[in-house]
Amino acid sequence: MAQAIRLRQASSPLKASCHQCSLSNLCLPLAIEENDLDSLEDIVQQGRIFNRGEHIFDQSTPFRSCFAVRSGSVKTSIITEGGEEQVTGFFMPGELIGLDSMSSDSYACTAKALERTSVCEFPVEKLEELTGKLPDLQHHMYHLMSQEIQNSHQLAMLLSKNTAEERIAALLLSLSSRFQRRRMSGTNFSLPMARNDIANFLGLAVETVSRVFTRFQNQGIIKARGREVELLDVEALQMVTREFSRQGSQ
Amino acid sequence: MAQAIRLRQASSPLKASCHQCSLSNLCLPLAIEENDLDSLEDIVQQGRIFNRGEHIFDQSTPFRSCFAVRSGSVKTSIITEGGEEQVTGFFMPGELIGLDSMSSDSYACTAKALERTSVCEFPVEKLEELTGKLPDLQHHMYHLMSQEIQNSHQLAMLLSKNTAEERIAALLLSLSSRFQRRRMSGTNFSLPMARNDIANFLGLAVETVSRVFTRFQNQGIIKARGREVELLDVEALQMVTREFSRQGSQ
DNA sequence: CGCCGTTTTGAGTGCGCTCAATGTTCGTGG
DNA sequence: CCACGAACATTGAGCGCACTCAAAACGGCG
Repeated sequence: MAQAIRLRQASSPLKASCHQCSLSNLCLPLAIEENDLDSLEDIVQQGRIFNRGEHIFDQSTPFRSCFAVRSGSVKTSIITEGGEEQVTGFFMPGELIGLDSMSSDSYACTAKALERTSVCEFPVEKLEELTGKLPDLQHHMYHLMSQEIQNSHQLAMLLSKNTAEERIAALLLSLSSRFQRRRMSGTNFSLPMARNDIANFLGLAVETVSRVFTRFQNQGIIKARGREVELLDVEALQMVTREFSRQGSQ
Repeated sequence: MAQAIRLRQASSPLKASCHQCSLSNLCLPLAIEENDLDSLEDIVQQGRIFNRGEHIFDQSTPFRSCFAVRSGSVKTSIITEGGEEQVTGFFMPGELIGLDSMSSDSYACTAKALERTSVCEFPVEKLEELTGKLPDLQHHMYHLMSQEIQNSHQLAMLLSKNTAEERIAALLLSLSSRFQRRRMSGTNFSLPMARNDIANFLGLAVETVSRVFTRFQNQGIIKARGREVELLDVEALQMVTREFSRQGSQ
């Protein structure tokens, strides 16, 4: 069924729309010459839709494609032998999923839509073939993968050295800047993920996340009701994230 | 001075030695056809030596090259604004350093030799050029970077969910398998890094690392005197790392 | 309305941190 | 060759942050 949809869209006028995509300054087209965009569009399968909770791909199934988020949001997680889940990332529109799977024949994690989500699919074989021909695209892939390593190192750092408040402040600021990049409000947004996912991602208990949210609220730093969040004092949040480094340097 | 050495070696018989390198099954040559090895050797600068404590590159200096460890070992770390250090990885012979810097113009971390260390240097411009021509090499680069992302995710997982004992057991087993890969003893080796580095890497206090080492020793799982380590009961160590998942699944 | 999943709030405990002191290893110079 | 100091490692005592366990409040949906 998904195939049928894909085929129909591949031959529809929708196909060649990286040109008009509002995310082309974040996504793969970023580094590409105008006239090379067509070759990228030839390999991409656009506009696949997933409902909340649906899996875009599953850990340990054959690795075929990377996916760029067009709208909505995605959570990636690893399931351990013991059945425990570890959330490895949240992906917003313009961001590329699946880079951690390029070292094996099967997906290294599971990607699940947090809300109604549209993605573009890049079959990895064709993508590799294309990056071999377009040095700028290859460079961009290296760039993205390297960025992913850095992000993960940042996360490891957050997890190993920072308090619950610092971790949550950092996440809120990260989300804020990612919303802003899309020309959306950086101070007033709706969290796509549940408290549980935040807790898992940040290595905390759900209860701790909840407590920190209310603490921030009592301090007048944020206003939160459910998933609706308003950052009232961004500077204060930044202070929180740097609190640790301050103590360390004194 | 380093340049002079490099130049001399580049024109010496030492130059073309990826062929004979005992690590070629771990390093970049891995995925390359025999006759393509020459092009790789054309760009690599082999045999640069660093003494214990010397920096191979420094965070925030211009990013020029990736480095493969030939012998010895390397520690990479990030220095935060506050001056705090976060160890992001340990690199053993055959492993590639600098992949996390390919998204920017400057190194994302500092690489320091933990002992007398020899590295091969791959200027990134030439490397990118070459991977554009050799699909297998490009694939291998994707593979390595993806692996690096996965490693970092593993680390994040360890840091967010596991106890001190589990983290240290995991590190010991990781080192063990990496020694074994080089046909060295997997049960009897010498730690290249100080307790301090282990603690920092694993998000623990030095004292905790020390305590866990003695605890393991009292349990007869390992024998440790200073940096000399002997794994007496590998299965027990594996049990420790899985302990968490077990509880989770029950 | 009543149910279920999610979020919040409360009470008590424990792991790993901090602070402090002692022990060990190693390089350096007397 | 040994004495000395600096860096590294170990051990102990006490404390605090975040976890666990438990229960109540909220919100969405049939």
